[in-house]
Amino acid sequence: MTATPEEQLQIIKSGASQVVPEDELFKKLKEGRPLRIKLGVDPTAPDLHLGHAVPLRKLRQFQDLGHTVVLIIGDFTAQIGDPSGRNSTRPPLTAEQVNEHAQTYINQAYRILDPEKTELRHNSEWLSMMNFGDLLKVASQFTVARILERDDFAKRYGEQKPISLHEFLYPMAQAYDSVAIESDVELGGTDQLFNLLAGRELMEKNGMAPQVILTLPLLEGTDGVQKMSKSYGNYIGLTDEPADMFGKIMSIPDELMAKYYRLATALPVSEVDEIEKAIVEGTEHPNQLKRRLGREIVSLYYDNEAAVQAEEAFDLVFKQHKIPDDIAEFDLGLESEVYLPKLMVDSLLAQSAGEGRRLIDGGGVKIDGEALPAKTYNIDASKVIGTVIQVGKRKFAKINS
RNA sequence: GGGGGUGUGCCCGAGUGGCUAAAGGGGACGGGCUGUAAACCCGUUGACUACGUCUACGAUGGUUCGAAUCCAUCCGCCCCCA
Repeated sequence: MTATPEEQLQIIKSGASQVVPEDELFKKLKEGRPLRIKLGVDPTAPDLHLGHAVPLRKLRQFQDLGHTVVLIIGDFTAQIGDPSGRNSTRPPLTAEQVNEHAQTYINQAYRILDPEKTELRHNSEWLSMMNFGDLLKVASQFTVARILERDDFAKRYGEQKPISLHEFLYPMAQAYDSVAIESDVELGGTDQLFNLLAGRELMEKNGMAPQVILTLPLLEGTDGVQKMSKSYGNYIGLTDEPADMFGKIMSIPDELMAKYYRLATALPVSEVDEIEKAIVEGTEHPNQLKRRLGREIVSLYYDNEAAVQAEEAFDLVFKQHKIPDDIAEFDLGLESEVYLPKLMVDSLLAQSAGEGRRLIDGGGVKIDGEALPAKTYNIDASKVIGTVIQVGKRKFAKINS
């Protein structure tokens, strides 16, 4: 692909939060050589979601423009536990966990990246070779005041929350990665700005051309408030079933649609611009746009057919209020009378019998589509065998004898 | 090393001997409305087949008829001084 530096810059900037400094990036693009684009990832979570996919998509754009991606698995730094964007210390991982996670990460990342154009590195390659003297030498190039400027450190410090010394050193480790691989550009979430800048500074201090920094917005999860994260339970996993994926996308707040289009789909920048315009001007029904968004994303990780089926399944359950085809089944056994709350726990519809009772009393439990009156806890086995118990709008279990 | 604080349910946060499974808020869940969006209204929110029993207020031990509340020791965290 031969795009002009101007065209490249436009694509690269799409969806980016900041490019620091932009003219430097433009200069690098004009050199006409493949740039080295760095992304460092901590293999902490074994399952990737759309939030993780944001920088990966951007990397993919770089690849399509002919640049080289250097993906750094932070196998060494994962054992520090970076607190970025969190208000508490992250538990460090063992070496085995790290390796396991890294492999899963790579497999999933390659669903987005082109492996041919990806240079895969582990930061233990250089970080584990450093001795204490080396460490001090690098550390001497930063000041405490400078590190303390980092937003979350400043916040934690202000709130009298603990900051461990090793966390303090984290930005330095990440910065050193940039020196080691001689990156031209480093990507990261906006919460990474500080660490990315540290890399810039360290490169400069070591007589290298400093990397350009490109930050990407954090993608909020399905709740529309918190950034997407497994621990907040608001994530859309790359390996989620098509129907699930579609359903979760439908549940995001409208305000997030444009952002999702830009950051989570592979649509050309010009098309995203048009969609964004349609959203702002209200020329299309939000529901239609959200459906399309769902289809786009599902077909990205599966295929078109899966996307269409996912949408159909969605309509079946939520528009026509029918019961979906493939639902979990549960074998009742040889009971004659059934204590429903317990059955709900066993079939994973409720977390405790108490919750089951509450759900029944609150009118949230249906058998074959019919809501149960409050206090119906004990019920004849014949009345549930072969039926589908539904809790709320989206939890189902088929009961077999 | 010295001094002073603080630790409550998913989170924040009241509560300083019985009326406390623990106010209030947030979040979450369920119902209504709807486009499984938002906003809004209602309800629920420790476990247990349950007008009762058990577990729970950093940990352990103690005082008391009775403790989240009092005492002792320990642990975590924070601040000030050195």
